[in-house]
Amino acid sequence: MAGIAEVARVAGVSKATASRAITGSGYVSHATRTRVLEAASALGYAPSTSAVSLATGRTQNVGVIIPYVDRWFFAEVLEGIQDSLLREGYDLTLYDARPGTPGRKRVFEDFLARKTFDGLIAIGLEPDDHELDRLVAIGRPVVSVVGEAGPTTSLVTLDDQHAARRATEHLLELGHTRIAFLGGGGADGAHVDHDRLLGYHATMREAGLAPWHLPSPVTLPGGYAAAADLLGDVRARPTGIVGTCDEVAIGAVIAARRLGISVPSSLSVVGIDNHEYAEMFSLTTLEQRPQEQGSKAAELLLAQLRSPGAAPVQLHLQATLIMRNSTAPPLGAASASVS
Amino acid sequence: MAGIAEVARVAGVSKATASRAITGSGYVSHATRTRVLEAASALGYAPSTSAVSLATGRTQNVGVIIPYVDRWFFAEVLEGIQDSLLREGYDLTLYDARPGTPGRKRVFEDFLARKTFDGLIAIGLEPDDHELDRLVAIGRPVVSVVGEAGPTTSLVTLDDQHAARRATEHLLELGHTRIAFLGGGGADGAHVDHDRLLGYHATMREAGLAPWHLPSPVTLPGGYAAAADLLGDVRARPTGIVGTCDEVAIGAVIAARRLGISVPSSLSVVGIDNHEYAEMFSLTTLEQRPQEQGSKAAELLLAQLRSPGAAPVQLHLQATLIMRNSTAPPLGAASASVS
DNA sequence: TTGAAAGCGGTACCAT
DNA sequence: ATGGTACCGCTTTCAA
Repeated sequence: MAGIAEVARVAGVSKATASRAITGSGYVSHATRTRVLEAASALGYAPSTSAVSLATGRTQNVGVIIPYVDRWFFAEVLEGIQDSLLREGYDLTLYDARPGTPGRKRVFEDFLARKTFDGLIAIGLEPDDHELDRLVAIGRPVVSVVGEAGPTTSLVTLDDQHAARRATEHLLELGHTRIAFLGGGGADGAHVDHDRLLGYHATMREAGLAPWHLPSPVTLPGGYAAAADLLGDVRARPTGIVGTCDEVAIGAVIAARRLGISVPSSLSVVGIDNHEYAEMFSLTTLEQRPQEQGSKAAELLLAQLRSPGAAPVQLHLQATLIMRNSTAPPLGAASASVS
Repeated sequence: MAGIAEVARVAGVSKATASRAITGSGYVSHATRTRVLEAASALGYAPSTSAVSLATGRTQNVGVIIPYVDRWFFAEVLEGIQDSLLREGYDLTLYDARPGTPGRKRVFEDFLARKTFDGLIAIGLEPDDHELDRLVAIGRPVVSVVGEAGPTTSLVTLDDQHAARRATEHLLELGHTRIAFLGGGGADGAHVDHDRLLGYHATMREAGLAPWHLPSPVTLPGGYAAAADLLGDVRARPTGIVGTCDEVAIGAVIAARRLGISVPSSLSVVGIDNHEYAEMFSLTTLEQRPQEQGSKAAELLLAQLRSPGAAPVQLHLQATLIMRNSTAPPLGAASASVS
């Protein structure tokens, strides 16, 4: 309840001086500064954010647009963002924008227009043209996590093609030739899965091998069902599977076990993510660190807020291979090594 | 950029009238109202939230304090909250308060004091006394999801004892007598797991059976490891397991399968949650609907904001049994039925 | 039914 | 180094 006027009165100075002392801007003698600060803490003074925003034009708040909070990757990125923002004293406003929901429409039509934030972070948004227009129209800096580079926005993303390429190469190096790619290709065709599929295709083509793509929902049960289907036919079975993400890959591992196919001796499976369950399933995978991506995105945004002129930054991260025990040379192959 | 003054000018009225027309409060003739509204939409007018907040004292914003966003239950509750708030035009500010982190301290010391919200929702917070003080000191309505009832705050929670009781009873009714409880009891001793353990204990005691509690981290890998331990000893093995939550229960199912113990014929497993993976593992479970809990919490809070005098509400939800295929009578038992 | 003007709680410019 | 004061953009009495 105590306002800055009260603080000023108690400290025996003017509002102006009190403001300077508290915000730390402008000249204030050491003596008065401490006097003001003491008065403030004695009164339990906390500046009204709306008054500050109104006067300064800054909200000390960052908006985060996210399609799902209940998926591993998104939740991890969000944690990373939150962590960085908290450290810098920024609030975080969450906008849930699940594709195809009325809520998403409202976010773009109503909520963003309020501009209750100094900048935005969009996680795996994949906006359509109209949504993109709205986003740009806001006139606030935007950082994307996952996706394509725009000319005006910064970006933090995994190099998805590269990750899929490395996963595929890993199986090739072990001597596999019958390698299937599990995931994506659905109607919602996420950009991520598209890129990973591309990386797989290119790598297979370069190795002179036939690509073998099985669409699957990008979830653990989805991977399980798709893999169960795939592995059901005893004779036409791959010896290696690249999962578009760890959840799909783990689904495949579980399906294989249920069918009595032992991993890795009869079937190799590699994923992308390093999901929290990966270790438990001894899953070989290409690690990406979503929390770090989130932190990085927040830092890029805050930097942008500090120096508005600065050019946008595009960060392409490379996944690193973590070898566990879900991949091995195919049965009956001398252990091969391709440079 | 366009302010209400601009809108008023274009519509040929005063700021006051424009404000009335836009907010829908006070008398405005139908003719002028439409004129103002047209001017507003023509100019793409959006009211400045900081100005509105400063003038009205309301922020149209709800703060959500959450210890983890990357756990299923919490993420689901958050989705539910977001959904309800969005519908009512409220923003949602997220405060991450992972136990034992410096961030949590900052949330309680600095961020909450800013009062950038009209009310708070705390999900599974389990605040210590000091934190509770701070929470109350804010002077804004609070709704808790999960946990204990305070005299001043509303609450939405599952009846955890009851859920565990029902899970245990289910196994008893099938004829099991050697029933272990998996989960909780760790150092972080969450209230939830404590209550569920209590419900299990009481039910076993009433049935004249020896309780058998195995501590375990409340995660899928945690349940897996604990169950692997438990089931390793062939002779002293339970015929039924109650998991403190589905992730733990699913971990147990996976561990059993790996050990060649077939579920449900040699081992019954029941969980609590109805987690998104439950169906894939045919897990019998006691369903709670976290999204609905979140929506409900948001509605309670908004109701409280509308009528500040109203008494707090305590909602205790009952989980309902979903029978799948992870539970069956124990080997060699005539199918029993207890009324 | 409408308009004028006084705040809401700060910040920042301009003097002193 | 400090104080006076005009805003920031909107809501809300009070008078007309």
